Amino acid sequence: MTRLEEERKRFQDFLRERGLKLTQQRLQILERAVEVDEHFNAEELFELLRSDSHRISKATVYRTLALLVEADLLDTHDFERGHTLYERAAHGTAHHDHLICLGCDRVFEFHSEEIELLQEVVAKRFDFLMVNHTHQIYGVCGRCQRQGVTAEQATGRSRVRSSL
Amino acid sequence: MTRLEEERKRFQDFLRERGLKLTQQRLQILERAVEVDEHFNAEELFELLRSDSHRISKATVYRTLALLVEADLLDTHDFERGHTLYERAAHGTAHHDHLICLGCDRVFEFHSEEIELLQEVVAKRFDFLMVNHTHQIYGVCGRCQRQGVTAEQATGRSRVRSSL
DNA sequence: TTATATGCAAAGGCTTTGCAAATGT
DNA sequence: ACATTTGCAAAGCCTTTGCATATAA
Repeated sequence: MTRLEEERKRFQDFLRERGLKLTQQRLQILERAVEVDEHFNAEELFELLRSDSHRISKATVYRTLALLVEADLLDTHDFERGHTLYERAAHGTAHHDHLICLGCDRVFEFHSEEIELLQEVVAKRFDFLMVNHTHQIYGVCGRCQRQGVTAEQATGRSRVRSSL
Repeated sequence: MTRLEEERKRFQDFLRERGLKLTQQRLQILERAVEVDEHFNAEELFELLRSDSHRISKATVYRTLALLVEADLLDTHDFERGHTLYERAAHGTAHHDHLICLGCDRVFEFHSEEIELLQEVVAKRFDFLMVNHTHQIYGVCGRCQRQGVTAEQATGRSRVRSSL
């Protein structure tokens, strides 16, 4: 079974379980969302669907994205101010976090097993049952550094403001 | 010099440097913002100021919060969907990250020097110049666990959706 | 005096919602 | 047949902005 087939099945099962319907729109949205291989927002997905000449309303896109997140087929992030970003959920695949370049807005994925473990240690120290986490490192990528972007310039563009 | 005096001075210097004015409103907003010892949003600060019978418009609160962030007197976070949270900046104090309880919404601060160092390692691996970062661990606090809140229930309430 | 700030209300950007018509089961 | 969905436009929410008036320097 290909990954897409698995995702389609997962969505079907999810909908059936809840007595919801598998509509054309929902299927088209799932397939397009899962095909994008970077982060996207609702508006972008809506445009992609239109350019595929699918006539789906923005409201339906929003409603379906929420379902896909509930079905664990998409993850959400809030890197950019003002709107939610989505990405295909990584089933079985290792969890990853993000490095975000303040110069060019590119997003890179990283995974550090040591950090993952240390988070468990922190949770234990606080008597917390860890459910999930988000971890973003903001900075300047190599390319932008070479193009002369400095940390100071970048700091001004960071949407996060926290003393390090 | 008390902490508040330092903050007042920092704000004054910041404004002077930029040729901006130290108005009554700005001073009142600074003093109230810095006095709250948890995270707050613009609306909450606005209400606090009103209850102090200060007549300050919401627009001025937003405008001044932006200045306070620029002056490094406040940090911003985006734990909650839909609005920005502010907190007094930790000058000199160690940087901290957050544990957020999905049961009761309380926010706890943690600091892990090991994680801080590992982030540098990650940044280096990607040829990144790290500017800052955010790191939130979502879970169920001890108190909520004892009151029967399970990870599953909590997952449904998480505003972050990322496979671990 | 004069550039900057304030307050108000209106506008913005993203997302959600109410409702009649359409559709999956 | 019937409950669920869709599309549309309107409304919601947080935040920003334009403009006339007020105020700090």
